[in-house]
Amino acid sequence: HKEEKPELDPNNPVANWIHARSTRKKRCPYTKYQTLELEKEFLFNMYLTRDRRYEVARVLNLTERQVKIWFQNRRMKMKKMNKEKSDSKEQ
Amino acid sequence: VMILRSRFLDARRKRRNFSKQATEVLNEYFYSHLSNPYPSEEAKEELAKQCGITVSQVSNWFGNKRIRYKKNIGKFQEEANLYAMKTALGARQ
DNA sequence: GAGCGTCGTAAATCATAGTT
DNA sequence: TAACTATGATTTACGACGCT
Repeated sequence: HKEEKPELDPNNPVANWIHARSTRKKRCPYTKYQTLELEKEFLFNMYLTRDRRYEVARVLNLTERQVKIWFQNRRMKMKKMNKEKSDSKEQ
Repeated sequence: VMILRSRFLDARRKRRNFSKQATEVLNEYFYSHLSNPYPSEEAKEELAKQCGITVSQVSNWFGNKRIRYKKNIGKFQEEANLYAMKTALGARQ
């Protein structure tokens, strides 16, 4: 038996939707504790100082990069929530 | 206790499936732009209006559709043919 | 010019609606 | 009505690009 999977090529549109990095880290859901602590920190201030980032990362056993990105995503989430709130208010 | 509470507050997720007509409109766009199914912000707004849903919901729908289509093209073949035919017939008149 | 910002997205996962 | 599946929403992780 040979291959069967690929099915790519000529008329496979998916091939053109570039994106997708092979070196990307697999998504790893954070624990309840980690999320709760991150939320508390976010409540304290939406933007991290370098020192706070280091501390939060150390305490929660995450990398500084993960903490940085979590805050970026959290700010986007807040923005989206605010938008929904104002959109529903008008009409 | 905290854990149960946070789970409880997760009552945000109240979902309803989109109407048949809305799904129809979204699928028509998706399959007629199969080589680049990434609607612009303006296109999303137009689709949202036609479907009676929000722009965010349109984005979610396309995100889900792209990944699920890519993950199993075979499963969507029939649907793809259906919309391709529909588009072809529509273009004739 | 290293570094953090937003924006749009992929992919995995979650929660539940819908089906068998 | 208990599984099981489909589907809409949310959560991690980046690339692209901006600003300072």
